[in-house]
Amino acid sequence: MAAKNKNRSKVNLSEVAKAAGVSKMTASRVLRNASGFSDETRDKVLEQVERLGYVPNRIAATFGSEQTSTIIGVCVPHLSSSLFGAVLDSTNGALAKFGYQTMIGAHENSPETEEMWVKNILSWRPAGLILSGHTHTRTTRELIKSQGIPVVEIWNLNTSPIDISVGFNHFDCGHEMALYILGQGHQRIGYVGADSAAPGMGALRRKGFVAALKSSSTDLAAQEILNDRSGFYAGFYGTENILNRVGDLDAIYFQDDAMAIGGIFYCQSQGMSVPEDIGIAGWGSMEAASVLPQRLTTTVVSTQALGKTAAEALISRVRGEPVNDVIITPTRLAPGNTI
Amino acid sequence: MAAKNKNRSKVNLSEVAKAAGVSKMTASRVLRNASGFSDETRDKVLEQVERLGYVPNRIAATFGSEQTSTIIGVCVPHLSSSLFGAVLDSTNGALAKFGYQTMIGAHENSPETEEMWVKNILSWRPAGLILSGHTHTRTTRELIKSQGIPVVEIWNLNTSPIDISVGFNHFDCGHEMALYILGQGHQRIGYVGADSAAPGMGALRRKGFVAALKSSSTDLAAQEILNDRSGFYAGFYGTENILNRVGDLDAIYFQDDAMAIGGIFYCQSQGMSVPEDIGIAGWGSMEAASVLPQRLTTTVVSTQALGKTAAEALISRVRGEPVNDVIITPTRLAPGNTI
DNA sequence: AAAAAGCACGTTACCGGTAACTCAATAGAG
DNA sequence: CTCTATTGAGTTACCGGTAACGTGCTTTTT
Repeated sequence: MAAKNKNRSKVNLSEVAKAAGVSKMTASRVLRNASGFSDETRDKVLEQVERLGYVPNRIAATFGSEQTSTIIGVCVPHLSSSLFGAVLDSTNGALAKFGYQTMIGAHENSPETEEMWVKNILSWRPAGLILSGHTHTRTTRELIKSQGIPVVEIWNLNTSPIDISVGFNHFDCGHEMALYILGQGHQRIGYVGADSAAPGMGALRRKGFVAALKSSSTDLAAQEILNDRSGFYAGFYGTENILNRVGDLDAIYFQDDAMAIGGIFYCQSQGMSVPEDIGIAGWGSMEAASVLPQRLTTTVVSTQALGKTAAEALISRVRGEPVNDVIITPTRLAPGNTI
Repeated sequence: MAAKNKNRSKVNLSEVAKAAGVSKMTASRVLRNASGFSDETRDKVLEQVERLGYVPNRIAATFGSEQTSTIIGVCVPHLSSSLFGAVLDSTNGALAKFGYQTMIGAHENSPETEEMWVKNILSWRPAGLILSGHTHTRTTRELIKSQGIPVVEIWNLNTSPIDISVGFNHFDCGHEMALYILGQGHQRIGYVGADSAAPGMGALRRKGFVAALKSSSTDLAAQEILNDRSGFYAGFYGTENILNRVGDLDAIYFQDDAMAIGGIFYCQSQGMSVPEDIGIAGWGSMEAASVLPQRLTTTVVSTQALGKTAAEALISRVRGEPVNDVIITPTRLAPGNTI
């Protein structure tokens, strides 16, 4: 019973095979459920596996035949993020269901950090990668291409992906919302965002938004893009900033729901009522919005669907099955009563 | 230029070594920065690494000498959770800094799911594991012990951990909050929680809360524990339920801040004012609380500190350095104006 | 100046599986 | 009844590193 660490269950396939009275190869076949063994043999092997407490060694298996790697690398901006947390959860769930292991990374919106992660992860000989966004360094692209490894870029719609892209059409989201806000009679419209260091995340929605305004001969009256992570507080603070600069806004489009909710609270704290004094719209269907006294006008998205679709597309590619290179995850403008 | 997948950069250490005019072993030493080579030799090797685009193979390295494994398995209830997302983020960050790779899992509060994950992850011969909670199946414990692998159990304080425990003292959090609420003059106090299928998560706070009430000759007036994931909406809905059953509560202790915020919104929707009509307290210092018009009375915790501490303790153990078996992550009751 | 120690490498032997091949026994086809 | 698949195995070679040890050569010690 001595807790001899030396004794680290070193039972391997050979010992299992010997105990079962078969060859190592036959035991291997049984455990992989490959064909070429009788029911009787299978029972003998599995009995010994159980008795000896054999724990398979996937490191050795992957080493021995690299094409059987079941490691998938997934890199997102942050692991603590309601949007990407949900992506990660559904991605990991879908991958696990197919027998793949997820190795994670957080690039914190820095392509250089992502590059370091990619270098690292490639040394694990993964079967595939999932990256977020399509802002990568040249080295990152070259590394991935030179390894000839399947990659899914998620989050943004990307019409010329490295390999596969699964994303939202952020431009259209912004475009649609602008037309909606204009249609509700607003004229002096501002934009509040964050992550200014990370032009990828909300920037396309802002672009679509501005473009739609332009097409209706309206300009963005003001914008405030914080050099900070998105969140409730960033929305609160950003709204304070923009309204102090430009007092006569009658609507604000926020980078996402978290910021929009922060904005609503700022307005309330100043005695402004929404939507009478100012209209507010977000993006992303955050759970918090469901408990607000008002229904937030936002774009409903399914980050779960995104993650699951990305995982499934990657697995199909890994298996050599046909896959669409560009997959759009649907979004829907959900009118509430904050505009 | 044909995208021959066959051509998957198969340059290995031998080729690098040959190109540099040294032996494989010398090249290996250079790349691991082990001693036993001259500056001149190092430059020659690194030059060829660069020129040939050599990508190290950690699968082979781990296979060749298992004690150099740099895989750490981390299993939490959900990847999409503001509390555990932050834990994961800080854990992963700390591990990455020391050159370890995180393999994740989500057990969804099911010990059986955790067991499946453990079986799987052990086949990757990780250097260590981080589990959340201390509700594990017998098989899980046996597997871990038989592998003699370092393990850190996080989240709950655990005085007899499998190996190392890093956690909050949830019992004391609840105990302290009860005394505080009583001290503010409340008498008819309820509790609203969720995850009823997962007795581990909030149950200890509830126990401490009830124990403190008892010691002041007060009983919990009512409780509502939803069979659902914690969140804003669960708090909203749970509050509706408990107040419909027991109308005269003058304070509610919630499992966490997300639920407390949901509760505040429910009260507002019913025209009740907080804290005049009903007092509300939460746990966990959620960011959303910072934008509420009122400061939520809650227990401030640092999930970042928890994750970082856990990662560092695990690495110390892996390296054979001395570590405390039980580490308490501090918490602090932060009075607001919702009680 | 001889012995001991240090340094910069090279050699050898694995680690634990799996692909590819071989082979004997049996079943089915003609 | 012979000849050809099929089935259920075993054999061999190899994946790409690293630990442990061996070997000259140079430096230091006494």
